[in-house]
Amino acid sequence: MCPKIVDREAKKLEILQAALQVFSQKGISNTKMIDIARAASIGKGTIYEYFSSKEDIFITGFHQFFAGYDEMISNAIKKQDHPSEQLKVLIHVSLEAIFEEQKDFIGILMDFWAEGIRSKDNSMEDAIHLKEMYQNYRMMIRQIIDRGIAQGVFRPIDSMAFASFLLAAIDGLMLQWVMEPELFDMKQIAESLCDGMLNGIRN
Amino acid sequence: MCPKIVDREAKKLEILQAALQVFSQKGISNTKMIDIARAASIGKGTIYEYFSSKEDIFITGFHQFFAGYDEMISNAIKKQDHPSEQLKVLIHVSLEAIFEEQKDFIGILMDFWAEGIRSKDNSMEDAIHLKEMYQNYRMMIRQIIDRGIAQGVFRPIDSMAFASFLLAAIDGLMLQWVMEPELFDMKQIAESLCDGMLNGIRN
DNA sequence: ATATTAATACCGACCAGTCGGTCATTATAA
DNA sequence: TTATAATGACCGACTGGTCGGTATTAATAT
Repeated sequence: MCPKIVDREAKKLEILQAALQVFSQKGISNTKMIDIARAASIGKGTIYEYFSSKEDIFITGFHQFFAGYDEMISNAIKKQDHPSEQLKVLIHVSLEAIFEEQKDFIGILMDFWAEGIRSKDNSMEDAIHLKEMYQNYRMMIRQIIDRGIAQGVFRPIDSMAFASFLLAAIDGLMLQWVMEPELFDMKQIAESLCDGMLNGIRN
Repeated sequence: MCPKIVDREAKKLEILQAALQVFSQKGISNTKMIDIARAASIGKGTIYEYFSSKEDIFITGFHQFFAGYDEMISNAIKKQDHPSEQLKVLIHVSLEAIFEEQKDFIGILMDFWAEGIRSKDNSMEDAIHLKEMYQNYRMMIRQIIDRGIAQGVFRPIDSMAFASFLLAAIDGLMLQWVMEPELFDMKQIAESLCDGMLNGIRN
């Protein structure tokens, strides 16, 4: 029988979610295995039935986190046709999805960034490709822009630089928002960002 | 005689620099006291003659790091008179000073951010005020903008939101640059950011 | 000058606590 | 009964911080 496979995967996911939860609160290197176990309401040893090590949890979590993000964004974009609209949903989804669904998890982003940046001189180099991920994001944006330029809706700007700026703004805004959630409303700020960015490049 | 005080301070600074160096390479919680000692070419015990704990080093380093940054920026701004120019130097100094002088230390920024964000539920709450620091940065930018608006050189925009965007862009660009330094030239990208931002608000 | 004393800087072996990971045992399911 | 899953006591490697002792420099006395 194979309900087991389902169960195993489900439980693995459960542990992962618990781990991400704890990671976000305490930081990854301040998180102890026992913390994860308790958060998942299981024994410490059980974790090792599903993950080979703490690093394994970290890397799996890392990928799950960004894969979900990726999918959410590219799905949202696919639903749109007009480059302007695509840019809009990209901004809105980036800022609001995290805001709404996973606000607890943003704390981890920082660790992921920190680890990802440092993984150059690190054993995790092969498992983490933050650089490549950002290249993908930039490419995604770039393609939207280039299509817009080709269609004549955008001015012929440097699409690569624009992509960097947009990505930078999104990351930076998330950062500020985590520090001070009451500072601005995510929906509003996303709207402003859309306006500003689109105004700057519209033909 | 009192050369001692000078020496002590100098040595404390030396240790601090060594610590920051190691922090940036390995991350703060992966840094061992012995690493710092070796980097400073002293015995481990000696560190405790100058700092009370690892956390003490971290907090002192944190403040030194940002105090230097603050001073550099506000000095550069004071030298300018025109709001447009002030904004320009703010952007250039923010992006390039770190780029030129302390590129090794950017890795720490991530830890500082991570710790700062998490210090809410943390014993370091009293020692780290990342939120307040960002409020100050925003205020600094805001005052430039408001003066520009009053003088009629800028359109009457929402100066607070603009400050958030600018800060976000700067942080985000640094982030991307750390991941992939060859992606863009800091001087150029700073210039582009200036153009874009100023074009967006010039009257 | 030189000896003596005092004060300070420096050191690394050591200690006590911690934590990732293991494994013998127990509970559960088939 | 047997196979599988779950568990937490246990282990050993590791590390922040301590402490007794040594080296170095300064102050004082002779």
